[in-house]
Amino acid sequence: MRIATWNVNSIRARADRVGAWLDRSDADVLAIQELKCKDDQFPEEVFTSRGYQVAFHGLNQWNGVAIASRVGLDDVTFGFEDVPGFGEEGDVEARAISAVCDGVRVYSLYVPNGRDLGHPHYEYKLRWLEALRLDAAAQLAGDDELGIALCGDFNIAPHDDDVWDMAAFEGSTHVSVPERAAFQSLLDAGFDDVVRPHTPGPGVYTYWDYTQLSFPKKRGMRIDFVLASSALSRRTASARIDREERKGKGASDHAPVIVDFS
DNA sequence: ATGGCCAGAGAATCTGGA
Repeated sequence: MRIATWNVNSIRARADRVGAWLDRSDADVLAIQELKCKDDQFPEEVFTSRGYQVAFHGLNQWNGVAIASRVGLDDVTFGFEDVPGFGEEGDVEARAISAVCDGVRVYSLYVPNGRDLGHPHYEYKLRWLEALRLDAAAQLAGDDELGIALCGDFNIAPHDDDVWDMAAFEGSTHVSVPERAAFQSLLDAGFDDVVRPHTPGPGVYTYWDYTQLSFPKKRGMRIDFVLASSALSRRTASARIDREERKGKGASDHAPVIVDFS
């Protein structure tokens, strides 16, 4: 089974590229982040016309997550247990969706950005990650042989090799000790980064800023991951980052990440 | 080829991204 994750940065602006990518990637399951549209604006036909079922969750022009699958899409769940909200109303945002695809519970996750160290959004990010860890750990506590794939844009560069220059990130989010500790806590709960062993660094990234010629200058970040539970991790056959998809006019600023499971 | 931001809302810039 081929599972991919991709922050598309607007599903409507990227509809043609996403369709073309599905055609050539041969992905069975695609976890999508940053839809940037409401449910009634979601272009379902991009997926249904190609034989995929699709579940999506979008509330406004921000965030939004979806899962497309051609190997079953069962028990669709929006959010997760005790997912925190943000803002004056504490509204829960559209940052998580999951479904069972061919026996694997696949999550599509768009972790809050954090904005700046000390910003309320940063505390929100850490709370959100802790709630995700508790949800995932609780599932594995019931059955540690469950196949779970936590896919998405984690907005964390876990290691110094995951950014082009640590000096450029002095005092920034994405590389702070608490964020990296939150990411490590997810791994400690029973998950493996199944992509890194197949895409060793340094200089291997999943995101390049639109500004400052970041992509041609190879100034990127590795912030998109597939974290697999132990039972699923053991089935990893190969993984890759589709850097080609970042090229050309109309590309997302993130590249798709693909994993093949036996 | 891989090139000095992009998308959405809404109607001039502003929010958010990272």
